[in-house]
Amino acid sequence: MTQKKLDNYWQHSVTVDTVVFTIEENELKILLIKRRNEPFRGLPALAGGFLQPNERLEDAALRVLADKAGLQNVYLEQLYTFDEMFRDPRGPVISVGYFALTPRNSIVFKNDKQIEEPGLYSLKHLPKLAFDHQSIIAYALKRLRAKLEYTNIAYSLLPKQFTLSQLQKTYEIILGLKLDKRNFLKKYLSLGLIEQTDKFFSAGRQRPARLYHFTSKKIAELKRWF
Amino acid sequence: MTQKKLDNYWQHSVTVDTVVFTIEENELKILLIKRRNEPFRGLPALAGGFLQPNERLEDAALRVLADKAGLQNVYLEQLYTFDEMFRDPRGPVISVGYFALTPRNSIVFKNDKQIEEPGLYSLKHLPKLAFDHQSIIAYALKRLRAKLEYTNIAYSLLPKQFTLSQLQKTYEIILGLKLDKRNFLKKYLSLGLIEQTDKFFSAGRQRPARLYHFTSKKIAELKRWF
DNA sequence: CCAAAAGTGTTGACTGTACACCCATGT
DNA sequence: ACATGGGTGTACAGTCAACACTTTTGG
Repeated sequence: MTQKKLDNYWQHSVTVDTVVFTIEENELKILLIKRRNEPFRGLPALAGGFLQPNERLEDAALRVLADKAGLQNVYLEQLYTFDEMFRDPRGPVISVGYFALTPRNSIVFKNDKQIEEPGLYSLKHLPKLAFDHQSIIAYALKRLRAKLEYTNIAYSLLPKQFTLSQLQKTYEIILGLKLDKRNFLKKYLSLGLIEQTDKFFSAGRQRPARLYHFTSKKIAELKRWF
Repeated sequence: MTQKKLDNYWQHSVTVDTVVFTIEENELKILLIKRRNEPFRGLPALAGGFLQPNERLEDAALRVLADKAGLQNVYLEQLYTFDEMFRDPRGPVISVGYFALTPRNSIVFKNDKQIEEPGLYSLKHLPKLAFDHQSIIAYALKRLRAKLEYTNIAYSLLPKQFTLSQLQKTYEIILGLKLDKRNFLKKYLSLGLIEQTDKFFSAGRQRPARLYHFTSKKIAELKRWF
C-alpha cells in the first residue's frame, strides 16, 4: 500500500433521491415530501436523504422509502447521477437518482410529530419543487415510459390480481394515449407474462371482469412493442 | 438556514471511471491503463480518477480522458453509479461510470515519464482487471449494443466520411452478428441519417466504394430496429 | 483475365393496426 | 329493460427477412 492518503482526500456529500410512482384515481402520481428544513423549507421534494457511511446506495434509497412512506418490497431502479445539485446553497452535493414503482395501497404515511408532510401529487399539476427535483422527475418519467414498453414492470404498479382493464389503463395513463382493447390483449397475452385465474371481479352493474395475474415476478426484458 | 451541519456531515470519495470504446483492426477494443499505484498496482484499469472539489462529474470524466489519452470531442454518456467499490481496499468509494466512443485515430497516447501504460485491449481477451471494472465494462457493452440499435451513435466511432461496408462492419463487430448487406442499407438509408457524397474510396484492386457522411451530428433517438 | 469487394430488387412471412358487435350483470 | 363496461375476430397494410448475380477496379 503505497497509496497516499492525498489521492483519496477530496470527499463529497452524496444524497439519494427517489421518484416514487404510483397510480391513484386514474392518474399517475409521485410521492413528495414537504421539507421541514432549509434550504427550500416548505417546498415539496423527492424522498431523499444523505448517504450514510458504509451504506450501499440502494440500501440508502430503501431506508428512506421505508422511513418516510412505510414502503416495503418496491421495485427500485437506479436512474442517473445528478450534479446539478451544485445549485444546492449548502455547496456541491452529488445526487444519485432512483425511481420506484408501487401499488397505491402499499404506501402508508406515518404521521409522527415531525412536520414533514408526505403526499401524492399528480404529475399534471406539480407545484414548484425543491432543488432541481423537477428535472429528476422528468428523467424518471421518460425512463418509466420507455421501460413500460419493453419490460413487464407494470407488474409493480398493480395488485396481485387485476383485470385487463386495469392493466390497460395503467399503460394508457402512463403513456398518455388510448389503446385498442383487442390489440392490447392480443399482444399482452402473446408475451406469456400473464394468465387468467378463475376469479372474477364485480364492480357495480356491469358484467364481472376476469382477474389475471403475472406468471413471473421477475422483471423480464422483452422486445419493444407499440 | 437552520440546516445543521450534521445532516451534511458524512462525506464520500467519488471516482469517475470511463469505458472508452473504439474499433481497431476489426475488433471492438477498450482503453485500459496499467495502474502504477496500489491497490491493484500493475493491473489494467479503466480511465478514471477522483472527482475534485467543485468539479462537475462530466468534466471530471473529460479531464481524465484528455490527460490519459489525449482525447477531445468524444461522445460521452453516463452509465451507472456503482458502489461495488466497497471492495476497494482503501474503503468505500462511489464510482460514477461513463462510456465514451471515439474513432481510433483520435486516441493519442502520451508517453510521459510516469509508468502508466495506456493501451487498447480487445474485448475478446481481457486480462484480469483492477477493482470491479470488469462489471462496469459488461454494463457498458450492454448499453452500447442497445443504443446502437435505436440511435445514431455509430457516428461517434467512424471518420467523417466512410463507406457502407465500414458502417455495416461497425454494427457487425459490436453486435457480434452478420448482417445482410441489402437489408442493412435499405433500413439505414430509410432513416435519413446518412447521405452519399460524390467521393469514392479505393482500397486495392476492388471496385472503389462510395463515401457517405452523417447528415446530422446530433444524436438522434430512433425507433428500434433489427 | 482474375480476384475481390461494391452495388442492386423481389418475394413471402410476419407483425401491427383498424374496426363493431354481442354479453353478463346490477339497478 | 337498460345502462355499463367485458369480451371477442378479421382483413388490410406495413415491415422484416431471405436470397444471388452483375459491376468495377487493380494487379
